Parts: sequence; C-alpha cells; structure tokens
Amino acid sequence: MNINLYVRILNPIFMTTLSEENYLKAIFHLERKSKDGVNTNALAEKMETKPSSVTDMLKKLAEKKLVDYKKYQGAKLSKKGRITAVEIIRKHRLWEVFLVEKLDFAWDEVHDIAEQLEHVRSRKLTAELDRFLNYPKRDPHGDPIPDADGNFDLNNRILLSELEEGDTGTFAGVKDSSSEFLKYLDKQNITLEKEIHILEKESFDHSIKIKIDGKTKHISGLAANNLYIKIS
Amino acid sequence: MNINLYVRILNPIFMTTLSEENYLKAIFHLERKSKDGVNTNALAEKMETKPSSVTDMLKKLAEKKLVDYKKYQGAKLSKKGRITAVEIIRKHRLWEVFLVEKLDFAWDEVHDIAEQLEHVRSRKLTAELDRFLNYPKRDPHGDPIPDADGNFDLNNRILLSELEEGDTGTFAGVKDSSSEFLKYLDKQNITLEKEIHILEKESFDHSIKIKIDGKTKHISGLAANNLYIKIS
DNA sequence: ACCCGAATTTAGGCGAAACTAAAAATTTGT
DNA sequence: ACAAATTTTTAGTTTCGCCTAAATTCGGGT
Repeated sequence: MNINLYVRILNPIFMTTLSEENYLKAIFHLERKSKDGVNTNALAEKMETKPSSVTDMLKKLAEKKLVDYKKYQGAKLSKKGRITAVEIIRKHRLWEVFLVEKLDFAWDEVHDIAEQLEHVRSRKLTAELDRFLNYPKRDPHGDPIPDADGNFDLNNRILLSELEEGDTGTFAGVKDSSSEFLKYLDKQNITLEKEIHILEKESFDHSIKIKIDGKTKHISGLAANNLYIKIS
Repeated sequence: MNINLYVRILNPIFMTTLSEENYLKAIFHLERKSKDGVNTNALAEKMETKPSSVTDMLKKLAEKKLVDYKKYQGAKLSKKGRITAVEIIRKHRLWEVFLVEKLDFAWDEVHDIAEQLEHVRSRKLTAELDRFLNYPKRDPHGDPIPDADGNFDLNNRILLSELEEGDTGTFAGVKDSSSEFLKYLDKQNITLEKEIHILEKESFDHSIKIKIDGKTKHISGLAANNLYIKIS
C-alpha cells in the first residue's frame, strides 16, 4: 500500500495513519503496566522498531494531540488518543469474536487477522458487526470488549498465581495470548468459564495443583501467572 | 502503520503493497475495455493520480513481474499479476456479500468498506468467509465472484440498451455501481432477478419502455446503458 | 516527410516512517 | 557527588509513492 495515498484519501476528516494507530494501541497496553509515562525503549520493543523511530513518532503524535509527551519523560495518551486507542481495541476484539464464532477459527489463529481488520474505518461497520455478534462482552481470550462509548467491563479478574489454597473460580482469560500458550491450554482442556479449585500451592516453584473437570492438574508457576480467574 | 514496517512484516513470503494491489485491480478492470495495453493516462485517471506517478508504479510492477510493460506501449497484467488482481476482486466481492447479507448494509453503501477489507491478507479468512456465505456466485451488484482458483462465472449478460423490442430477461447487474445510480434503481424498485420485457425502443433518445412487475416504466438511454440483463 | 499536439517519461523533490551512528540527558552505583 | 552506564534524542539516510516541470516520443494531418 501506499501510505500517502491512504492518508490522502482517508485523512480529510481527521485521520490517523495505520502506524499511528498501532503506536496508540501499544501505548495503551503499556500504560497499565508503567504507572507514569510509557518509556521509549519499551515502546520500541513492543513495536519491534528502534528507539529513535519511536521518538520521531511520539513527536508526531504529540503534535496531533494524541499523546502528552515531553522529552525524556515518556508518553501518555491524551483523552483524544485514548478514545482512538479504545476504538481500535474494540474493533480488534469484535473481529476476533467474529472469526471464532462465525468463521470457526481457533482462538490461537485470530490475532494476526484481527490486527489487520482493526484498522478498517467505518463506524457503521463496527456498530453492525457488534449487533450481528449480539453485543459480546468478551473476546475469545476473555478480554473485555469496549462498547460504542468506549466503556469496558470492569476487569474483575485475578491471576491464578495470586489465589490462595481453597479458593474457587472460573477460568476467565489469559494474560499472554501467544499461540503456544493457547495451544497448551487446549491440550490441557482448559477452556473459558470452566470451574477451577485451588488445591495446593507449591512455594518452591510457584506451581499450583488445581481441580478442573473433577480431575487434578498441575499448573506451572509460569502458566499460573498467565491465567485469569474470576472468583465466584 | 508504517508502510515499511508493513512491508517488512508481510513481505518475506511474496508480497504486494496496498498501492500495488490497487493498481493491479485498476489495470484488470481497464484491460477489458482497451484491447491492448492499458494506457498511462487512463490508469492515472482511474487511480486519481498523475501520469508520472503511474509510470513510476508501472516500472515497479514490471520489475516484480506483475505486469508486462514497455515504454510508451501501455501495460498488461502478467499471469502472476492477473492472479493477484483476481484474488483481490474475489475478496472485495465476498466482503460486499457479507456486508449486505449479514450486516444489512444497502447495496450502495458497501463499496468503500469492501475496498478496505479486500486487502486483508489471509487465505484461510477468504476461504472461511466464502464458506460462511455459502459460496456466492454474484456480489450484490450482480458481478461474478471468482472462486478460489480464480475462475469466474461466464459473463452471460448483455446491456439493456443492446436488447431488441420484444426481448425478455431478468435484471442481472449494473455496469456503473455509483451510489446515485443504485439509489435510483431502488426508487424505481428495480432489484436483481426481476423479470423485464422490452416493449419499445425510442431511437431518438435511446430511451426504452419496459414492463416490470406488471407495470410499464421508461428507462433513459443512459440508465439502459448501465443495466445488465440476463436473457431468459 | 515533417510538424504539431497529445501522451508519456525523466528529473528532481517532498512527506512518512523506518534506519544507523553519534550526541545529549538522565539515572545509577559507589 | 560524580563518573559510568543507560536511556533518549538528534542528525543524516533510505524507500515508497506521490508531485511538478521539463524533456521525449508517438501519431495524425497536410
């Protein structure tokens, strides 16, 4: 694609380029980890680019009032930037639901495709897709889908690794949704909504013994740190 | 997105840029009009760009073996270029069907959105979408949808303006699918598949008197030249 | 055959978003 | 507190696809 053509055609109203949208999304995701400004190196790593490129882009985004940015102090989304980011995340997650529910994709196959679809511009398309899918509240990985006004479901989930022996909950999502991890869960027959009891925590390696489907399973500390549980 | 990033990520296999895809599509459509090479000016007009830009792009496409191009002699799609173009057209038309059939869009609203969706890269997505839509043969404007091997339905349609008095057929598509024309047809209640009888041709202004839904209607020469009929 | 006008290509530039290398600012460790 | 290490920014290039202006080439008419 020619990015210039793209910009010329789509920009007249108010527009972000594809690259800008991806940065906004990345900043959004990084913000919840790093309390104050997202730093250049972290963003560069997430975007698989060089810090110097990030600096360039942050200047551009700051000029467009999409982020608050001061030299050497990292970036934060502005209100306008946050709205844009949430819109893209909404589209991404809706498309993931579409791919899994309607086109029979597996939950580990949808990310890259949704990453392309999320940039399609049409408010009406997003709204109609939402309706067609029956206003889903969660994507296939358990992540909340913002509504048309950008409101998320409250994230009332907790990592499996943070639960105590004797606790009970249902599997409510993954933190890291890499294909490998998702396939591992498939193999373990761990699917969304299943009830999980914490039987025992091993302090030595942080592994956890759980009961699921009436069976006992051992979950490594690493895996337990990637599994969200909703406490019942 | 950054176009370079985009290309770096997607290109390793074999990849065309968005701009290249749009050129290939445009050349494909122009080829059926101009028997020999598509000329630079026509392409420039279709792409809403300048002839000099077209020359640049044709060189690039020629280098990638997507078109056969010799200076001052216009361009033709190579086999590889045609395959690529047909794939994009297939995606475009499938998405149009999706938008109309599943998301309740009107037939005059889908073009711009499909124009974006057609560039999403995933063979599996296209295949699953096709299945989900039940392997449609025509898009909402009556244009044939190539199958996965790139085969089109034979175009056994003829313009209304080319029929003779007494002929009978069914409305099978539009040549110009501008929103205005489509809305005009909506107003006239002329929808795909409807039976049409040619009652009278006015040689003075090429307007045509037809019978449709048991009623008599007058179609201007201009409109008649944009309506495809399938002879029964 | 030649000239004129139209079509096309060349040459030189620009903006986006990346890159490398080098400079500057900040943070850290002692 | 201050030098060293790290982070971030600046400066200068590159590629893509566009642009304008200027040069070619083609093709039709006399």
